[in-house]
Amino acid sequence: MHAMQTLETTRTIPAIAPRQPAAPDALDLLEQFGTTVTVQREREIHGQGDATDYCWRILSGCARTVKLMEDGRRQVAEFLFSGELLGLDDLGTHDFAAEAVTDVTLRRYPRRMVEALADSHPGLARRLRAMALTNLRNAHDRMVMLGRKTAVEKVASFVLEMQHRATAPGRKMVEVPMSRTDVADHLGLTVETVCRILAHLKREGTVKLHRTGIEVIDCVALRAAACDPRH
Amino acid sequence: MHAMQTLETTRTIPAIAPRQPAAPDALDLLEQFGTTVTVQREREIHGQGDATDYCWRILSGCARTVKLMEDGRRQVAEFLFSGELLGLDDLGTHDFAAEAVTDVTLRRYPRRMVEALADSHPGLARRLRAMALTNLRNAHDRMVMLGRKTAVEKVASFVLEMQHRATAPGRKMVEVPMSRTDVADHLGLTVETVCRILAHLKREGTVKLHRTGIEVIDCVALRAAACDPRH
DNA sequence: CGCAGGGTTGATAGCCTTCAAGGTCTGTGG
DNA sequence: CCACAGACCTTGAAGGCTATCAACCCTGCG
Repeated sequence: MHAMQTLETTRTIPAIAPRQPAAPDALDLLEQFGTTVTVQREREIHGQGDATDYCWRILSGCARTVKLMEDGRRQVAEFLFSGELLGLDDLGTHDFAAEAVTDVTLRRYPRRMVEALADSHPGLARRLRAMALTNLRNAHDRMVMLGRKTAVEKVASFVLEMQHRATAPGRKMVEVPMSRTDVADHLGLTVETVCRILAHLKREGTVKLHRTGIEVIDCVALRAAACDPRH
Repeated sequence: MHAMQTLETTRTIPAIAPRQPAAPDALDLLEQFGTTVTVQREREIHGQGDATDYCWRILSGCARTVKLMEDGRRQVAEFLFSGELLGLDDLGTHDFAAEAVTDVTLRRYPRRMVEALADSHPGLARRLRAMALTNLRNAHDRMVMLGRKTAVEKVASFVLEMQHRATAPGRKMVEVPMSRTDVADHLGLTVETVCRILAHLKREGTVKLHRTGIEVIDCVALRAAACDPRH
């Protein structure tokens, strides 16, 4: 039931942990308690039902959070990219698994330390609450997508979302590191449907498909297909 | 764009606000700043896009949170019952509307006060974070339901959830105050499909349908139909 | 070269929606 | 009290969207 934690740990001395000269942030309080770890692609970061002993910040790569039904049906709740946080979304035990989509490097923080710091630093507590609420807002948007959008709208929305979140700076192509199966399980569709719709968007001249990603040719058409005013 | 707040306010003097002799709770800190308001059925509690000036605790009745797409498609994110909190789920502006399903009485708290108290009371901050995370967990469960369950599984899951949340103590019948349309928009189905599946469950002898609710006859069969180990 | 895994495309089936019509309940007014 | 209107609920028939099943392609790798 409980999955092993298959981490290749690269311990760094906490006191001299590398600190990016980024904008000051309540989260920086955590930095000194962080450890850098790497997880190979398709390996688990944490399992469904694991104790919430740690949380993580993604330094590079792409991860996914996954819920499995007993008969094997799968739902990918979200994809996570560089800079995003993981594992704060829960109490006691994680109610979903987190897995590496690509090789991933993570900064890992002991959960107990997070709670302790939050109690003495209202700013951090507010920041953590805000993140939970942001996640909740995203979850609501996903509910609309899963419950009320057609397959074409789902796929178009997904491409647009990836365009905003995972386009390398200065490049036109949208990075799509995850498999078609992952996309399908994220959108509540089958692999075949995702393929067919991407092929359809390609025939229409809306996108071009490459092995490592998707190039958006006609952004207006894509937005129209997505039926999503947000992007 | 911004909807009117159609509240019939019944102001009570904050200092002598009625305090239930319930278990001590970090939320009790808020009580002295609360105001009791009532909202008639089908009226708005807050609109999509409204500023998050208040949050509410439901004292009686049933409410729903709703997201609308521009073409009118609707998603009911969740139903809320007596004792549950509403309006903490957001930052700056609400990203969904909240409406009264039945006549509702609410205890309303100024949002600014909540934030201020949270900063000085770590216990309350923790409580608020925990609630956000509980909501997030529920949202994830809903994603699995919307994305990966069949219509029968969705309806059966819904009945089971209502059984756990909205059965009057000592009574066998599950209260279902919301319309079939609401249920359909919650489950990502059409009204007709919801009706047909309830009729199907009735023919199988799994439930009995009444005007004000649903009576669960064969709980085992319902659980099997729901494909949901949680209930 | 053969193999394995993911991706793509085609044919068919089925679930759910759409469209349509009738039924039931509730509140209102004569 | 009864008739009526309107909203909601229910049921039926037909169609469309997406899943399922199957085959083939492509790429990377031993």
